[in-house]
Amino acid sequence: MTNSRPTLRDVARLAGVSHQTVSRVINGSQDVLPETRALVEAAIAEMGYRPNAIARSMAQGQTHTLACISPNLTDFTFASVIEGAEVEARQHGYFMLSSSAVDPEAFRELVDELVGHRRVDGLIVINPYADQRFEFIPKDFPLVFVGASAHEKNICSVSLDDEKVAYEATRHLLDLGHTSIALVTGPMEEDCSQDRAEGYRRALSEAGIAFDESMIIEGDWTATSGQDALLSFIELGRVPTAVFAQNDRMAMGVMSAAREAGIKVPSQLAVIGVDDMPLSSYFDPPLTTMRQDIPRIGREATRMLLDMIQKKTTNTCDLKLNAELVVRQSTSQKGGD
Amino acid sequence: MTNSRPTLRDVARLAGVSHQTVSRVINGSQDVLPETRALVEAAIAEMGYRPNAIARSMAQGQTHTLACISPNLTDFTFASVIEGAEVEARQHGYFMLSSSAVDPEAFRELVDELVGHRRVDGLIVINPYADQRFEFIPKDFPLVFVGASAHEKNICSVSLDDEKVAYEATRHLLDLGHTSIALVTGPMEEDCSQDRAEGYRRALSEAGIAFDESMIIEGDWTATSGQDALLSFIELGRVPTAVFAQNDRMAMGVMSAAREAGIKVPSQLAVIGVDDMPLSSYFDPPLTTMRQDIPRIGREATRMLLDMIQKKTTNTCDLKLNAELVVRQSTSQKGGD
DNA sequence: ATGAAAGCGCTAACAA
DNA sequence: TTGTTAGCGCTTTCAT
Repeated sequence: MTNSRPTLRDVARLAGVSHQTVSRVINGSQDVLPETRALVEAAIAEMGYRPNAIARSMAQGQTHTLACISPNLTDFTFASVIEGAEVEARQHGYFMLSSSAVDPEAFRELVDELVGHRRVDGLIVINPYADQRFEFIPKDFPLVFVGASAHEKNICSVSLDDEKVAYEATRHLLDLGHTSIALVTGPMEEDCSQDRAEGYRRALSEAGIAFDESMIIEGDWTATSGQDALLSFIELGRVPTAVFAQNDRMAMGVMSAAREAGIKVPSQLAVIGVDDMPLSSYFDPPLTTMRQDIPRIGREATRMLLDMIQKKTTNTCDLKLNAELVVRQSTSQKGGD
Repeated sequence: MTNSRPTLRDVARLAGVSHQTVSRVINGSQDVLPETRALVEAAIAEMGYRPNAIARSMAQGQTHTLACISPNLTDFTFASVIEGAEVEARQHGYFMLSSSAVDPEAFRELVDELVGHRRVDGLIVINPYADQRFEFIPKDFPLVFVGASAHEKNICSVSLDDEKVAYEATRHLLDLGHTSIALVTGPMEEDCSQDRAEGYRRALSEAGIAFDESMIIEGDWTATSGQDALLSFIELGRVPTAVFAQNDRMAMGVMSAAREAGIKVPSQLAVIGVDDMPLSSYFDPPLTTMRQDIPRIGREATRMLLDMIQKKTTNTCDLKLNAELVVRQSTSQKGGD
């Protein structure tokens, strides 16, 4: 009948001490005589004892688990955030439960299971304003937003400084002499699409270029939507000399459509994206883009969350990270400048 | 003092029944009078009671959580497996804890935390033979491998039928009349690279083509390694007329290098990959590839794992999925054939 | 159909 | 420094 795993008490019995002493040993308490400790450790080793994390969670009232909810787990941007967040969590002894919620209803259920049932100690929500899911976001629970700063002013967030990044991307095209610059956005219900559009507008306006609403086409982050966007411009007979796509995948779609239409990039059409995903330098031509450090976004989010959980700090903060212009041949014949 | 959450007993008290009856209600037991049930449900609603998942795990001795360990979470292939696995798990009321382990030591620690400390009920390991990590894989624990079938013959697995897929990819090139076909592999310590090389060899041998070791170059799945591979062939002055790259990213690298070297794809060099990742149809030229249903791999793995956990079945099984040839312009001028 | 008793494996608080 | 006594919030017997 030695089939079930040994418990704290089994170890205590073997070592001839109280179970509490064993608890002290496994928790690294100083109040244990070296000889007692040795005795206990020997018993632990002999029985192959491993503490039960669930029982510990139960007694402590905390799970040492965090959750990260994302629209999906495969999108390179999301996956990078999650990986960064997971690594940081593990470094602090926490686990990360990452889940995808495709729509508000799935999100609601997930939050109920995770937060309502006390399965986790804190929550990271990627793209909280992607749809109506923000209605189901728990207040009064350790929470960090990723990808958009909170509308309510007591929730922490980490995101790209979208307005600034878009401004700089547009600025790059302006500096190259372009005046006919189109914009392909992400879904406009997402804050980051709005903010990037804002940066684009500011750059144009500062350059004294009249703003033309028809130069903006809404995409959905996919390459296909980028392709469609350029096709629309072609159909309308209003092909710009430059395109700022709000992410690299759409930029790739734009370039692909240009190729099929016989439009040369960059000589007839300059293209810039955002992200610098791993394949961007292998596009044809290699893509100029605003490189962001996405894993860092995840790391910072986890750090904030653990701060809230452990130090009980409630300092609201909205961290905005920058991106770096990486010039490649999609905006420059030589790839230099 | 109404600050802490209500428990089962609080609800019981309010409803005027025993806590056990409340337990029966939240667990959907039939042995409760409708009127009693109504009473209890009213109390639950009034107090906003939600059962505590940790306490439940504690009492039941199971966590309703699975883990998936992958070399990383960002690689499109891995992320797709994880997403498929996570969705399937949730459909069965389980959660998925996905973690990355970059090396065997990290893997060992992770397994100890997850399995040793009983944090999860079952484990999925992606690419178990990526390095020496297989030494630390727990026996006698619900376990499924993804990406390679188990060397020991009592572990379940789900993977692509690598040998067959590679055979078919090579076959496609042969059918186009190629006889000088190079192979760019993944890391050769991974089973899937070996198996894909095997399928390549079989196709060549069946076609009566002498096998030439120098036509095989080992890559590491990155686009850069595909690029380097083609550059090597060029340097050696032995440029093939076709390349089978063991994944799409390396195929992209090959095409990128070809472009820079002035080698036309597909007229001077045909290229085929494996995966059909979202961007493959936007490559220049669009990439011919063996499309696999990666999320399904994750779903099947989870299903197997839950079978082992719930039905206690121990039927070993190695599920091998097929891939589908998708012909695009990287092997065919017209994209038709 | 309902309730009472016991315990899951641990930590917390207090006592010795 | 060590042990004792109580739980954490639930499920699982076993009575009734």
